[in-house]
Formats: sequence, structure tokens, C-alpha cells
Amino acid sequence: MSNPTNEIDPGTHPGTYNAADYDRPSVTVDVVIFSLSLDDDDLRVLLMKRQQWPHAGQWALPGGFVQLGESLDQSAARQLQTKAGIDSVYLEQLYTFGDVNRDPRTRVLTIAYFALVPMSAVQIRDDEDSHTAWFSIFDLPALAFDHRAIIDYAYTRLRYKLEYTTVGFDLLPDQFTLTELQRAYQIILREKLDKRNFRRKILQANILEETGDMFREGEGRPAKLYRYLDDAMTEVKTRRLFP
Amino acid sequence: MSNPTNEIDPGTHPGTYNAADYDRPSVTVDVVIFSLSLDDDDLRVLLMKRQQWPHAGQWALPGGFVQLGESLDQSAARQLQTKAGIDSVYLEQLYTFGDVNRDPRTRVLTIAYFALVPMSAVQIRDDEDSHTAWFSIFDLPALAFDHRAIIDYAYTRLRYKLEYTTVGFDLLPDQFTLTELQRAYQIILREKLDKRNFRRKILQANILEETGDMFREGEGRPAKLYRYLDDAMTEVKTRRLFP
DNA sequence: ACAAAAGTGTTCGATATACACCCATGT
DNA sequence: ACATGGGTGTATATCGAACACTTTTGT
Repeated sequence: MSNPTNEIDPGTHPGTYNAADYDRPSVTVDVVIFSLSLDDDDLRVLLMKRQQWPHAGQWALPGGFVQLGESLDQSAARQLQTKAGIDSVYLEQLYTFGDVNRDPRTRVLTIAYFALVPMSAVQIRDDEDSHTAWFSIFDLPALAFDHRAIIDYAYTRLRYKLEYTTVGFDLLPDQFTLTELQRAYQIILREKLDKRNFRRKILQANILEETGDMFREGEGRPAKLYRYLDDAMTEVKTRRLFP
Repeated sequence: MSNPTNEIDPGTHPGTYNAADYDRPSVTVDVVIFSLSLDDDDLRVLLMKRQQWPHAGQWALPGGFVQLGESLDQSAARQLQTKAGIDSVYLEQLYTFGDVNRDPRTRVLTIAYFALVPMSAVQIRDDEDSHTAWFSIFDLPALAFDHRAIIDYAYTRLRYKLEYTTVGFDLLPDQFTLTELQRAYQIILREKLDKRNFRRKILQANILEETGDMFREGEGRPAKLYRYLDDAMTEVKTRRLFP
């Protein structure tokens, strides 16, 4: 595992060498873009169909090389813009995948990000280009590279964060009803939540304000619309939102 | 931010190109090695003094280049072995730091890891080589690169994980008393815990077994020694160990 | 009038928190 | 005998979980 001729340490004991002279892996960023479809109770991920070797014809996460002049966060944001036309959404670094043979071409590390985009912001040219499409996280096709593992990891993190942060709001449009919010939680957590308990807890957390408007659709009593108070902390202190 | 000539996507739409032909950053791994000194109520980090430019004379995290033939986890484990002589400890990937100018030499990403080593496993040649030393996390010297930010991030993660996992045990030797365990928690969380409540909760969690031995030192009643049940889950289900 | 969705309180069990004294040993 | 650290139980407050009916609208 240890290769003495390559055992150089730029961080602590650099010799008189040029860091750029040594073997370097290729580095990409891949983004797991989540969105919610409340209509059919589905959590979806954006995938792109590969056109070339390796894994030609398989679906893969949107991603690309990290350029030398951009930070990792910038690179991930650029993928969102260029691949999905999405701007300024929730974006968080997830994990760096670096198994030696995860890419057959050469050594490629990938820094995985996950993004949450509200349904309303989704204007992907989905049909214009059948190489880009949304897939249910509960029914994924075969995926290129280790992208299945990356998505699984991202979904675990999403469920986890939902319990003690307010990331759920990033999947909803600016204004939403409490029923919509509850359904978002139910889809992601895959469990039914009690309506009264849910509403009490979310309102007691003091992170929502009524917009004053109402949402009417079809029959039934109109629902109050709420807005997320952005200045509310995103970490819900010491106690979980949904323990 | 977007450079069209470099806008190639190996993950999704690779052209007929060689991934290795494009600009690649250098990639290192840096490890935040934590240890506890129960004697003086201190949480410590292992640092190494840099000998060369840049930041010569400043302290830095142990780390080094990722080699093409090793995974990231292997690379981190190798740093632990070669820099600190430590084997098989708790080791977890933390975050990848990739700001454009974090290293003045060239573009260098670093994948930060954090390690928890029990006091008993610490046999660093600390005085033999004054370039390696332990520092209190509460009183750090000036650090090279962005290593201060990396340590801060690692400490936040450690405190956080302590509350809902059992990582605390990885900082203790194989056998320990409940008082030692409580002090470990108190040092990391920086708060005093109630003795009775602490003991009740940790014992009710069913993750410890009595070794049968007693610990005697100086005056006072001897204390029962406990061992961590390794087969106990490390994630404490849905409820926090210390809410 | 009725169907459909929004909205609303209370009870009960579990858990967290606060708190003070006796026990076993070394000196 | 006393100093030192180990070990133990109870009462109260808070929080989570379970549970069903009324209100407002469209048709």
C-alpha cells in the first residue's frame, strides 16, 4: 500500500519539489439533484444518459471535471446551471468517492454533492432532450460507475437531515400549504405522520409565517399558504424536529 | 466561471478524449487525529511542524498525496501509520476542501479525515522528533493553509457525533470506568453532566459490559471496569444518546 | 345536501432533569 | 478517623404518541 518513491508529503514535510510533478488523479463533481412530485407522491432524481464508453447507454448523475479556476462548490453550481438550468438552490457537499477502480479509464475521484430543487423551479428540457430525465428514487434504472451507491448515500443523508434541519423547505416552492409540507415529509421518510402532531410541531418551531393568501383547488376547504422564514436557523438547535 | 474549452464531462457526455489529458488538481489527504487526556481534561490534536515553503515553521495536519493505487480510506490509514504509528483506529472521511487558493503552490484539493485514537494507543515519538506534537484543541497555534478551518470542522463533527453515536468509546482504552467515560464526554461537550443520569443512560443503552475487573488508583473506592460491546450498533437508532 | 380537504385539543405514557447521601478503599 | 472517589433512587416537568370531530368550500 505504501510506495516509498511516491511517499512525498506536500502538507507537512514538502521537499524541494513541485507538487504538480507527481501523479494526479482526475477529479470530477457529480450532483444528486432531488425534486419532489407531490402529485404522485414521488421523490425524484435527475439523470443523464451516457453516450460514450464506458457505460454507454446507461444513466448517470450529471457531473463533470473540476476546473482549476473554480472551487468545488462553484463547480457543483456550474453543473446545476449547465446540465439542469437550475440556479441558486440548496447545494451541499456530500462525500468524496475514490475507490481505485470506480472508473475504468483512469483514476477518477468524484466529489458528490446533493441539491434540492423545488418543483416549481424545475424547467428541464426533459422532452426536448431524452438524454435527461427524472427517475423515482424508489425505482432506479441501472446506473453507470458507482452512481447507485452515491444516490443511496445522498438519500440516506436527505432523510437524516430532514429530521433535524429544515432542508425540507428547499424542496417546496416559495409558498406552500401545511398539507403539502406534510406530504413532502411523508414521501421522504416513507411513513405516515399524524396531521395534528405534525402541524403543532411545525408551527411551534416558529419557522413559518402565513402569507395571508389561500390556496384553492377543486373541492374542499381552501388552505392557508405559508412561507419559510429564511432567517430562522436551518439547524434546529439541540432537539430534533421529528424525533 | 465556465470555461467552454474545458467544458468536458467525463461522467455523462464524454467525448472521444482521454480523461487524463485534462488539467488535474493535486490531491492530498489530511487527517485530524484526536486523542483525549483525561488527566488534564484536554482534547488534543496531532500536528507536525512544516520544514519547507510554504508556511515553513508553522504547524500543520499530518497528510500527504493520494497515490493512484490506493483508495482514499487507504491513503488516510497510511498517513496514520506512517506519521503517527497508529493502526486500526476509528477513521472517517470528513469533508473535501477545495478552495482555489488554499495552497500557494498549485491547485490542491484535500480530503480531510478524522481519526479517534485511544490514549493508550498513543506512542508517538513525541520528544524524539519535535516536529510532531500534540496540541490542545482549545489552544491551537497558528496553522498552515486552511488547517485551522479543517480542525474546527472536525471538532464540530466530533461533538455532534458524540450525541447520537458511540464514537466516544473509540477515544478510550479497551477497558475504562464509567467516571472516565463521563469525563471524556464532558471534555468534548464542554459541559458538566450529572453523574447519576449519565450512568443510568449509558447502562440502559446496553452497549457496555462489566469486565469483572476493578480499577484501583490512590485513595477512594475501586471502580468497576467496563468494555464496549463492539457488536452494539454504533448508531443509536432514532433517539440520541445525549439529547 | 354532500363530498372533499382543512383545521383543531386532550389524554397518557415515556423521557429528561434535578437533586443528596451511603460505600469501599488508602492513608 | 478521615479523606477520596465510586456508586445509587426518586420526584417533577416536558415531550411525544395516539386519537375524532368540526369547518369551509365546490358541485
